[in-house]
Formats: sequence, C-alpha cells, structure tokens
Amino acid sequence: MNKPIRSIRGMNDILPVDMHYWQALESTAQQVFSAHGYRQIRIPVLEKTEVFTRAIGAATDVVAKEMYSFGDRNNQSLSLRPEGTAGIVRAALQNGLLYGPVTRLWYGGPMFRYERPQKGRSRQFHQLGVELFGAPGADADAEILSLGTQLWNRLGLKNLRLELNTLGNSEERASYRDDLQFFLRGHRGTFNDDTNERVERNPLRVLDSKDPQVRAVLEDAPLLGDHLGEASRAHFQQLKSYLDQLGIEYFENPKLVRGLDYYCHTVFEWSTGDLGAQGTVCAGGRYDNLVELQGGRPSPGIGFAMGEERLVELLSQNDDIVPPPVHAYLVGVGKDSAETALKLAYDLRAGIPELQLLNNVNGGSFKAQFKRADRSGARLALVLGEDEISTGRVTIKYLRGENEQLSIDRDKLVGWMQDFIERL
RNA sequence: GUGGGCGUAGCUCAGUUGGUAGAGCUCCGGAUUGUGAUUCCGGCGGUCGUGGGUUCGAGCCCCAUCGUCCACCCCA
Repeated sequence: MNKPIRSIRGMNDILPVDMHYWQALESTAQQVFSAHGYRQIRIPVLEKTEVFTRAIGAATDVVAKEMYSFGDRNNQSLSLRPEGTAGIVRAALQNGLLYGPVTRLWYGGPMFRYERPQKGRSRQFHQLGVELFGAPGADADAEILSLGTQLWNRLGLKNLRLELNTLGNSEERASYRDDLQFFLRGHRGTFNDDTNERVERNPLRVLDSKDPQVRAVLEDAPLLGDHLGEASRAHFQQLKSYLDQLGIEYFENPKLVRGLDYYCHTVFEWSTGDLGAQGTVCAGGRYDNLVELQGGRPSPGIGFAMGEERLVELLSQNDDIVPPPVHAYLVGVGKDSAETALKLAYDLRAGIPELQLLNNVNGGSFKAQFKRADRSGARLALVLGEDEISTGRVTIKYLRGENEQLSIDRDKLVGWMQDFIERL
C-alpha cells in the first residue's frame, strides 16, 4: 500500500468551506479596483531571479533567505515570486504599458516565501495589489489610500489602523541611513548579534525592532525628519491634508520602515490586533526609482499589496458575510426516482437561473437523505418518493427546524419556487 | 534559522506514580416513535506520527526524526 502524500509544508489547501470568504474578498476588491480605473494584469509566478534581486534588494531578508530559487535545465536561475511589484514593473516595461498617461494596474495570485509557517504566514500565500505609475504627486498617494479605505468599508472591516510615514527621496534616505548606522554602531555592546548584523546590513530595519533594549536606545536615535528636504516635507504635508479632507484617519509612525529596498517617500500599513503577531493586512508605499532600477526610463510609482489569507481570517472572525444559501435539496428515494428527479431539476434550473439546487439521486433512505439535506444548509427539501412519482406531485418540506410541509403538483413547482426565492 | 506547545479511532479529546487501549460526535444497521427529531441497542473503525533505547513490561521515561501549531525573526 502506498502512503498518502502530504502537501509541502506551508502550502495549504483552501477548502470549499472557506471559499465564500475568498470569493467575497476578491469580487469586492475587483469592483473597487475597477471603480477607480485600475485594470487587471496577470503575470507569471516564475521570473528570472534578477527581477527580484534588483528590485527588492539583494540584502533584504526576502531575497537573501526567503526566495524559492533554483536553476532550470539550462542552469538559468529562476525564482518563484515573493511579491508582485517587481514582476509588474518588468511586465509593464516589456509590454510598453508605461510613459503614456498615468497607468493603473491591479493583480492578484500566489506568492512564495520560504519561511517558518505560523499564524497568518504560509509559504504559499496570496496577495491582491494595485500599482499606479506616472503620478508623482501627493494626490496619487491619496488615491491609493482612499482606494484601500473604500475596500475595507465595503468589506465591513472595522478596526483597521492606518499608519503612515515618509522615507524621503533616495539621497535623503541614504544620508539618514548613514547617520543612523553611525549612531547604532556606537551601541554595539548593548545589542545582540542579530541586531548588530542588521545594523550593518540594513540599519533602517532596526527602527521597528520589538526588542525593548533596542527600543530604549532608539529613543535618542537621529530622526529621519531632520534629513528631509523641503520637497519631501511638502509632499508628505500635502498628503496628510488630502487625507484630512477625505476624513481618512491615520497615525504617523516615524519608526515605520518597509522591508523592501525600493520604497521611498510615503510608506504605509494597515494593521489589526485581531490576528496575532502578523497583524499587517495591507502595506505599500511609493517607489519612484524602481522603474529605472528595472531598466526603464525613470517613472514614479506607488502601490500596495494585501495579504488575502489574513483578510479572509478577519472576515471569518467577523462573519458578516454569510455563505450563499442553497435554496433547495432534491430528495429522490426509490429505484424509479432518479429519472423524475433529473427531469425536475432540469426544469427548475432552466426556469429559475438564480436557483441553487442540489440534486442527489443516488438514493439511500429518507433518513439519510434528509440528514444530507439539512447539512447542506438548504432551506427546502423537495421530496420525490414513490407516492409523489405516481401522483405527479412533489412534497415540499421546510428544513432548518421548521416542520411545515406541503404537497403540490410538479407542473406548478417552477412558479412556486420563484415566489419562494423572491420572498427570501 | 532559533525557541516553546502538541502529535492516541474519520472529527474533538481522556488515558491516573510505566502493567496488554477509552469517551463523545460522525458513519452503518436495528428497536421504539406516525414521517427526518428524541430515546435505546448493536456494529465499523487505532501497529497510540516514525525509528531507536531503558525496562520483565512503554501511549506514558530517554534520544533521534518527521509533522503541526504558536512565538522570535521577517513580512502581506
């Protein structure tokens, strides 16, 4: 006997019981995206590794130790995408989607990172994201943030906290980086090895450390704000005033840093306390240098990505979204019921397109059939026993604890069901 | 990559200081009951994650390994 094969660690099946959350999330997102003029793009999950090392930064953890990279049969290094933006930029360049008027794109699909799985984190996970190219102004930032806000509202998600920060342009950021690194090196003795390594490799990331000792040191750390030029300050001020006008609540967090190298200026993050340690549900920022980095003429960009697993978890906690009802379950019992049941189901479906009808014709006792009907969540059981088949009628029983039943002529069932569904 | 919890029937779990495996639910069959509910009876189903070790004897102790969950880390 062969042993059953399990899925790869951290790569989970998404099962029918949860699917309505996914569908609600994705269809709502699609509506909101297109309402804002964003068009969908689909790109490969596999890219040349360089697409990511160039964009995300070879020193970032995502690239340095979390990518699924391997050589193909020609020994070319390929990687499963750990995020969407780098590939989107590659595709936009390759297909001439940039440089015209403003380009608005959205995408979705699986991403891959080789990490230790935990709550809200798996090795294959799903993101939905938007990217806006060619718009350098703060109004673009505001559009992106208001798009996100509208999506949360449409999904009925309360209690998402929007945090905001600015990283300045690349020169400002680099000068701050050096300043901060110098400062942090002075405290090498109080840090653990892990932190010290980060000081050398990616000092900005030390800012959002959870280590209380590190946080204490950071009290006296130089501030990014002091390195910002007039233009960067103005951009951030303008964005905040737009958000105030829109009534979008936000919290400034000067310690908010993104883990990917391509971000500059505005960065932001929506998070929740209801998901354990992985509370970030959607995050993004501006990446004005990325297009150039990927070999194109400079073109500003801004976007975000949301983690679908985390949002689905939130939706299932709130449970505002009810699974679509199965309206009726056709119960056929007896050896001659199959044909009649098939015919009846055919007529019902043809007559009422919105009807959700389950038809199990493979028999079993009434008892077993009714159990299945109840478990399916159906509101009605349509009964075809021997009596019904010979008299040309059908018995209708109300499920979900109601004990009513009635018997009507099969020819009149389509009309009756139409009324029933309208009354729902 | 690091740390901790867990891994016993399809599901949820119990299993006492080591003495040859249990409950509830599910499923199947039957009895009762005028319908599918309730109640009752019976049945199916486990080499206790895996491999070593200690012991007369291990689900229980030790080691290793795999899986899983949570946290660190990282990030959406």
